[in-house]
Amino acid sequence: MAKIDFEKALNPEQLAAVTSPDGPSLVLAAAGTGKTRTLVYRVARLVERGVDPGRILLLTFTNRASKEMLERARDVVGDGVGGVWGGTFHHMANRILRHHARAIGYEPGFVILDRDDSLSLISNCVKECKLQDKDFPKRDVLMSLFSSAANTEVALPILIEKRFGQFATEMDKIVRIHKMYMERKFKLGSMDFDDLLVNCLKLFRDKEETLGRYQEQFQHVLVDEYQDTNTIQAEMVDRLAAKNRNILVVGDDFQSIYSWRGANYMNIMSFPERYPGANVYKLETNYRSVPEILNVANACIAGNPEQFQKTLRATREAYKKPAVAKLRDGDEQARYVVEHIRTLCRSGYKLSDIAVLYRAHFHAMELQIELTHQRMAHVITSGVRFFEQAHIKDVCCVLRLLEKPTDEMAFVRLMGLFPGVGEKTAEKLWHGMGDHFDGNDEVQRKKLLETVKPAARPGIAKIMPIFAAYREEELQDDAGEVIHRFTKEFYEHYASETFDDDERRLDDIMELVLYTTKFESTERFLTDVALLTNLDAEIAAVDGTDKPAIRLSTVHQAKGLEYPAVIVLWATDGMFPSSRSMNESPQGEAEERRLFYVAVTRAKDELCICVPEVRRNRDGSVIYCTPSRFVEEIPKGFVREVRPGFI
DNA sequence: GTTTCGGTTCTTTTT
DNA sequence: GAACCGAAAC
Repeated sequence: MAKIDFEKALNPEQLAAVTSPDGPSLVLAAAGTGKTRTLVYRVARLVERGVDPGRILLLTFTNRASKEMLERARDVVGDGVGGVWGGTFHHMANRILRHHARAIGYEPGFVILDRDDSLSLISNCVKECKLQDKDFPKRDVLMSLFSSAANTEVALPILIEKRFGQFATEMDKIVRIHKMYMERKFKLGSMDFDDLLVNCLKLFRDKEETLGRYQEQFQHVLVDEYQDTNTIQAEMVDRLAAKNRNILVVGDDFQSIYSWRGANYMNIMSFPERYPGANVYKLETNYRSVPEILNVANACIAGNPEQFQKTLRATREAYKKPAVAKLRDGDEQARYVVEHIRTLCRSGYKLSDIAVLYRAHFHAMELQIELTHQRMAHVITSGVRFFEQAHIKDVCCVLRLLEKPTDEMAFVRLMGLFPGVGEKTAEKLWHGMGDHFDGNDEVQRKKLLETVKPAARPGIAKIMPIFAAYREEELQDDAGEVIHRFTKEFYEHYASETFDDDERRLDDIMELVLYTTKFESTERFLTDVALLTNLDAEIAAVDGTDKPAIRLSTVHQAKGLEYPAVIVLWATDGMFPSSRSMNESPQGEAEERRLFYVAVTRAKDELCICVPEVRRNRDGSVIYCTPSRFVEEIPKGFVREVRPGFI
């Protein structure tokens, strides 16, 4: 392997960070300054210096980021990087907990509850306590309270008192539900997303010898997007690195946009104090955007004076000022965006060079309709994740049950698919079967068929052979075949009667079948799938088959990405910044401003910010919108105003 | 007692 | 579009 020429590949700022000596290092990397490149070359550097790749831990915020970094590192140093532990915090926690579940009282086969599972479990608790009055907090609210408590390590009553005073009167009941939810989860042998982190940290705190083993294993710990770590994640990393102290974290406090999930950018601000003598590097040379875009970015972040001040230094040549388009309403905005995209394409941009970003999914509603109408190819990184869609979860139930006969949630969901069976009937069936259903057991299969209502019997009879075949035909490690049979025998018909878009859903299922081939076992498939998001699946599943299309995405999901042309929708007060987050916490505005900064800094050449004047309600009434304060803050000379004047 | 269906309401951000 | 509610249907 040729020696890597670090001096040639990196600028002096990046080179300093990449060649940082052992010990703690903090890299403050502003947007577009080659943060990923720096991490990639840091990994390459370590491997080149003879560090065993299996002893490097690279923690990232998304699976996508992890995949990208490891691929790029492979291009630089070769296949040696294969052994690097890379992934999200949740992934690492999952992987570790599968080995040590017993040490903290769980079975290694624990199930991961996704958002829907957690919500329905909470609903059950609320119903059982007969607390579903109108003024009792809804399950979504309860879940975010519980999640907040878990991720910030604040006891629920204190959290309610301090940050959710509006629920103070219901405090005791909320605490009761919470306790019940925790017990239920545990009894089901399951963990929600937060439990993965909480329990992994618990393991590190309580089991010294286990922690010691991982401290020994991970000679070097690298963390990406460090500004978005929460208290638990920061402590996990601190503990892992406590022995070798070879920790390098990369982040940008300007891009901290996850505080609502417990992220605390004090983690990055206080890093130098927690690690005295840490080397601190700043990356401020921006390679991504034209100077006009950087002017706008610098101007808008200046509204947050309390942050670490950094200035983006441009390297690209002057091009043209970003546009602010004043539109009448959402419909005109949609037509204008389509028109603008056509113009961009005429001047040489491809559809895949263009991204439309917005604060919340529903902001893109009119545009979605218009794009479909105009037959313009577009991809939405949608709000519903691939693996959380009803049809995907439905077909996975069979596998869940086969792998874990005590998975009550899977059983109830599966039975609910058959006519005449709802939640109550399914639960009764479950208890009747002795709180477990082993599809490999012929006696159990017969019993189920006999107890079930006549209406459901033919359907269930059709799928029983699949359960039987699991062991008999050795389908244990062929998740795809099980799903395929289930679909052919039953789900195809069910879908055609239940959904009006059944064809699309069946296509999804076929894609899922293909996707299962990536996993060596059904167990691995099921546990990994729970931690995959849409984006990750999309990229992993259909590599290469993507047609050129415009990308529609929330700003959150566009984090870490860049596009030659970016269009921002609904830059009006109340929409972006979102009135909700402005009301929710005093720091709301600062975080919204950082979010706006993230949106602006995704653009390389072309940036267009849309500002509609009115919002229409369903009933036809209109709300007048003030342009976003973030747009008003930009000095007038930095942008050019456009008024398309459609009819 | 349950399920199903039709009407109504409101949409933040995600591992 | 999906979650919730109430009323009809089984």
